[in-house]
Amino acid sequence: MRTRLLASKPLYIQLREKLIDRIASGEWKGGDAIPNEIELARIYGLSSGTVRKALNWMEAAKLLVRQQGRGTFVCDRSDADTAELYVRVRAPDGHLPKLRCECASVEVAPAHADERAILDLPAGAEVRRIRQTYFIGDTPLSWVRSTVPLDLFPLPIDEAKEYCALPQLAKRCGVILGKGEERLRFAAADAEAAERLKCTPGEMLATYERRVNTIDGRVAEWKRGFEKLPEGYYYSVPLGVDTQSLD
Amino acid sequence: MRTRLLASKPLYIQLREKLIDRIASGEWKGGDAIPNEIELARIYGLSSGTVRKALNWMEAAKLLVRQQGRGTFVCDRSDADTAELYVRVRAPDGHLPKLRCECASVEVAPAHADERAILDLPAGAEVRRIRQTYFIGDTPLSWVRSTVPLDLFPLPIDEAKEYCALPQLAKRCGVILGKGEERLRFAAADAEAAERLKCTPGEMLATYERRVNTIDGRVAEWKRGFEKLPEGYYYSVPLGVDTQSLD
DNA sequence: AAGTGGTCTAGACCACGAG
DNA sequence: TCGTGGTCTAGACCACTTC
Repeated sequence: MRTRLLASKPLYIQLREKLIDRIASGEWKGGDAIPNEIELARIYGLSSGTVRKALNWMEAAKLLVRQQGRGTFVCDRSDADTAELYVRVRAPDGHLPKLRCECASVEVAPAHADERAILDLPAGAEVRRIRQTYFIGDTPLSWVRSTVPLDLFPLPIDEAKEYCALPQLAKRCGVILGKGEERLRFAAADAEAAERLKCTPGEMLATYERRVNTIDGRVAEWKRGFEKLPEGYYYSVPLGVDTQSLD
Repeated sequence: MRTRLLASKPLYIQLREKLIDRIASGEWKGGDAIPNEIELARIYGLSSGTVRKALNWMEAAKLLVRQQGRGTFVCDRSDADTAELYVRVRAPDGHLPKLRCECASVEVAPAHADERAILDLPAGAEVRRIRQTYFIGDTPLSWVRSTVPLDLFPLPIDEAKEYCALPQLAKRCGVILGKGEERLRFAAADAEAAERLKCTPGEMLATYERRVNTIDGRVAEWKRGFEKLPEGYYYSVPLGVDTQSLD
């Protein structure tokens, strides 16, 4: 009967966008149980099959966890499991190292041409630029410059300094992160990197350029810098297709 | 009616395993159209919903491509699109570079203790060990040692020399590759690597250790070696969850 | 026992591609 | 026009968790 596909998008996509909004807005927080399938179907006037399709997608996207017999729960998008997806450095034991961050500078300014191109921003858009050093304990790990669109993360500068890790910042600002890419290579440290990372200028370090998108396809962050891995640390790079997470 | 879940596995998993077998065995080759949903449902005595669930999983796993109005087609698991998933090196233009391989040695032998542990093999199992150099044009890129379980890839040594890239070898032997992990770091070149890669011993190079599983969870390859990226080349590391491939 | 998600069915109808 | 996959429905029944 009711097949008003006139809104052009499939109903299961419209539904998941509504549910994502309810998570992004903070109405549903990490750990909360959401209404069951039948209830959601009644609320939104859909069949349970359509609801299920939306929920399964959100589970694969790590926005929800479903447990037979218990219910459907919202994932905390700033916990270690999520952060792990956006930081590839691993300690010798295979775990994500505990990182500490020192913010060297924060500024808000109109985006440069390169920033507008990479972040896909219109002329006149503003960005926030942060320079920061990450530490493992007291050992400097990396020295990076990060640029984010101000409209996605509209925080006062003082508060922005507090959020060094992107997943935390995104949670604070109601942004859901999606896919990203990190381009990793080796290069000689420049003078500034050498000073920050306590090494000699010209020493070969890892260097990366990273872009992370929001779940709806905007570019949320452009970050680049040098990284000096401690002995035994490595980058964990996934290969192939992860078919475990798809049933 | 017919709910013999007694075989313990859900029907859609049983079905996809049967379909994967028909691809792995070579019955269905890359580019072939497979029977449509309704036909598969009739053949296997299932509802079309169950068939669809199996096919959608296989599409997400990049075993099939489905096109509305045309049909369902088998992916070539040795083409560039697939190889891209198992090699992270990219040329400055963002594309997978064309690699050439020279095989330095091949041997078949009982697995050492470390190989049995990593490849998850029983005592007495045999492996094939290959040492090879990869080139981009005439420039040496990497020097690696690879170990594979012989029972997965039972080729005579002469033929084994011909298959340097894992996706090609897997296709030849009816093995479907799944997920893997590459551990990447920097280290000083040892004497052998320096000779093969035409650099000085002690020079800092990338070094990696890579494991790739089959789609049903066996370990298909353990590979490790040194890599010297040409200027402008980089490693492309995926971040976050790819939600594009899930509808 | 009650409530949840997981599996499976048997359809209807729509959108797309090819002849 | 026909055949394909894509969307959506309205159930039945099973497996698991909790009380």
